[in-house]
Amino acid sequence: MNEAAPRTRIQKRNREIILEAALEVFSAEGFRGATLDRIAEAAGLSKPNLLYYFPSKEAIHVALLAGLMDTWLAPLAGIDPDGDPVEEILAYVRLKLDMARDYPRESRLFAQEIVQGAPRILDQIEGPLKTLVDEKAAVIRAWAEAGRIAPLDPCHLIFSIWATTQHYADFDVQVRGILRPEGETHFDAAHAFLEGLFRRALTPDGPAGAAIR
Amino acid sequence: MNEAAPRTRIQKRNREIILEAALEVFSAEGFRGATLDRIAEAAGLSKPNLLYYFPSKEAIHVALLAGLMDTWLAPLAGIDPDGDPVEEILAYVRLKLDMARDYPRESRLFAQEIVQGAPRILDQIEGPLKTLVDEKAAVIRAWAEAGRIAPLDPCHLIFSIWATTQHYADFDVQVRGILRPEGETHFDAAHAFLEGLFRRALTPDGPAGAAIR
DNA sequence: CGTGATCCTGACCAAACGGTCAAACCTTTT
DNA sequence: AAAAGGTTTGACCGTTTGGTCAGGATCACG
Repeated sequence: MNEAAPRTRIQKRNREIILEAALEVFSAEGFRGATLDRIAEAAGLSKPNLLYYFPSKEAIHVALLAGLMDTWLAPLAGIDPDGDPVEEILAYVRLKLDMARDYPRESRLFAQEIVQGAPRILDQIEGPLKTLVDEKAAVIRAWAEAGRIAPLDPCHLIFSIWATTQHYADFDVQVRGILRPEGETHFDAAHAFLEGLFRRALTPDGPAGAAIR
Repeated sequence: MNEAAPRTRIQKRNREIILEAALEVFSAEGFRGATLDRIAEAAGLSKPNLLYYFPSKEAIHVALLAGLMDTWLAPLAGIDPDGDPVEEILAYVRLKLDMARDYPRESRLFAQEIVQGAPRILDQIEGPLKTLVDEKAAVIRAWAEAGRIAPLDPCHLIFSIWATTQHYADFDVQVRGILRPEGETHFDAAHAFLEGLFRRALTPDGPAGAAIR
């Protein structure tokens, strides 16, 4: 089985079915907690059939992570150096929170991988991810030095955005447990809160002595 | 084996050794990823001996989580309604970040449990944790309504503090991967950053038209 | 110092697990 | 329509895993 390129439409379809099922199971149970039997069941395929399309359990996991990385990084890549600094960063926050709401399984998959030391994607982190963060951090640093946003460390700012947004996906159970019986609207509240938090933190102080209302 | 009360000093000592080893292994590999053999090895005891002190693998996990919950909640409980609002919250942030630095295994243990749906501590979350959060949220809400801090949703503020601080423990690998080759000082930088972030976000606006420098 | 309670271990077990394989089945191509 | 290539499966295998057990070692105490 050539893993890289599907040759028939059955291959393409079943690959996708398997990855979807694997995402469901891996994100909920972790790599070790997930079993081929449960993935096969979720995919509606037999276990040997799974292993016809992927050489091993680990290969499925790696394929999932690799396929997701780009999608996951896209919002950060979208920060525009020529845009309005505060609005660009707030737009990023909004997009990242939308992803936590719309793709919680992907978020949890990454979270578990990284908590356990990222054994399968460490190179991706130290490679493409670091490169992208370095690039965008430079943009933010320039904004800060120009006084267009408050002087905050860009890397830690990015971390804080990741942390606060992904929290709503990764710690969903805790959030719901504490907010209950507040309904399904807590993502709206989170949007409003994070917008307020980061807008206040980012907006530069006026020139010394200036009146601010 | 009476699980609740150690009757001899050997019992007490070995219980602690086992829990320490279990923390090491569970936090690194997750519940399903950890094996009794690895815990036994880390504890320097035989596997049957482990099961002499705890009736099952799950019992060890539960004992760990239960024993940690109080410690984990202590900093939040320490927020003083009579203190200076901004300083009280900033002190909480500092304490929480210290815990992420000094007790990363505990943080990762909780993180993994909650990511997977908190199957073993859901009642603790919806019970004592929710109660405590509700109590402190009320304090913060009162501060906000009195105009002593900026008007931010207290629950989401607490979430954002948890998220940003625990991020440095739970996603340590990612943080190091991106900050590299920055040395071991990144917790100092994180302290400074979070202090700046939350101070800016929390400090109330001056009265309309007032000069702020 | 001996005796009962506590502590520890090697050998073992059943279930679950990831993975294999030959053979059957289905699709596409000629 | 039949060969060729792609797909699916039941049965099976070796290993790992959580857990048991009978018996031996060690400790506390009268």
